[in-house]
Amino acid sequence: MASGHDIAMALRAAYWAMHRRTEASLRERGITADQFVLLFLLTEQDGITQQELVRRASSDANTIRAMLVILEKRGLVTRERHPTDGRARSVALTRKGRETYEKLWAQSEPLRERLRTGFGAREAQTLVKFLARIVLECEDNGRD
Amino acid sequence: MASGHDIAMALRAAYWAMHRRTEASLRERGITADQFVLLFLLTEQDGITQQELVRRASSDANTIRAMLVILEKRGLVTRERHPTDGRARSVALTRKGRETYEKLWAQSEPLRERLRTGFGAREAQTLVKFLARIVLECEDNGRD
DNA sequence: CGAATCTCAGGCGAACTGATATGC
DNA sequence: CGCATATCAGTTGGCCTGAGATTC
Repeated sequence: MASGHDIAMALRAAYWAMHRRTEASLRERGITADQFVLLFLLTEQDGITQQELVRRASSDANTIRAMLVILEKRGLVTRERHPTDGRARSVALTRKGRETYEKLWAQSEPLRERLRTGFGAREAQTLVKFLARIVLECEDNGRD
Repeated sequence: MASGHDIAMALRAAYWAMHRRTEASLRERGITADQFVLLFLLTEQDGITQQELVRRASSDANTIRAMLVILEKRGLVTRERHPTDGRARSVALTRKGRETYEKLWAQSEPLRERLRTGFGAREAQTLVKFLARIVLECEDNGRD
């Protein structure tokens, strides 16, 4: 019988196993798994604000900014002032950023392949649904 | 349709949501979620070696050592030489460590309760099984 | 000898707190 | 004004590499 604690430990183990694997597959290009997530989010929607990246990456403003500064120094992203909102920054991939992303994506394909084939189509959907439920349960929709 | 990438992103979001929630519930006692995991593992089996903790916590020797040094300084654990293997350290909870652990456990009960009630018994079991499968898929049982 | 366990030095990405500037 | 977005300064815990000591 699986308790809340079992779920927590299993989730922790799974996340770190995946994280290490991802880092290993990206390491040679000097990009971390988390930076890769940012690059991915930018391929989904370019010219997004930092704040929006914070939300989509499940992170916080300071962390995202620091990461973007690193990526900017490497010439992978640009951070221009938002055209209509002077407070915001509009983040976009550079050409180099997009190329790097595509190489990284290809490099990490074997891992995604493993995850995909490890689960049937229905299982994968169930898993993603369950994980989303965990997010809901852990967010501040109630107390403690 | 859930791709390998969807699983990865969902896993990431779920882990961090849970991690933040856990940290929040333990913060007032100055113990982190990862330190709590170590304390838990020690309640499961006392007098365990550091190496064994490394395995069970899905971490590495340097990290575990550093964490144990912190816990030792706070008087929560002891690290004695292993009786039969001079290389190893035998780690155990102190009385204070056990008491602290129990308070932390109680403090984080609402979160486990949420996780438990968020899933039916069968669902919880399926989830844990799926997560374990991810660990298998990500470990070095093949290459990249 | 090689292998396992732990220790030490050091670096780093990421998460966090708290304060501040600026524009909505 | 309050609120949102971003910035800056600084701290921290955890992960990692690489080296070395000790013991099996």
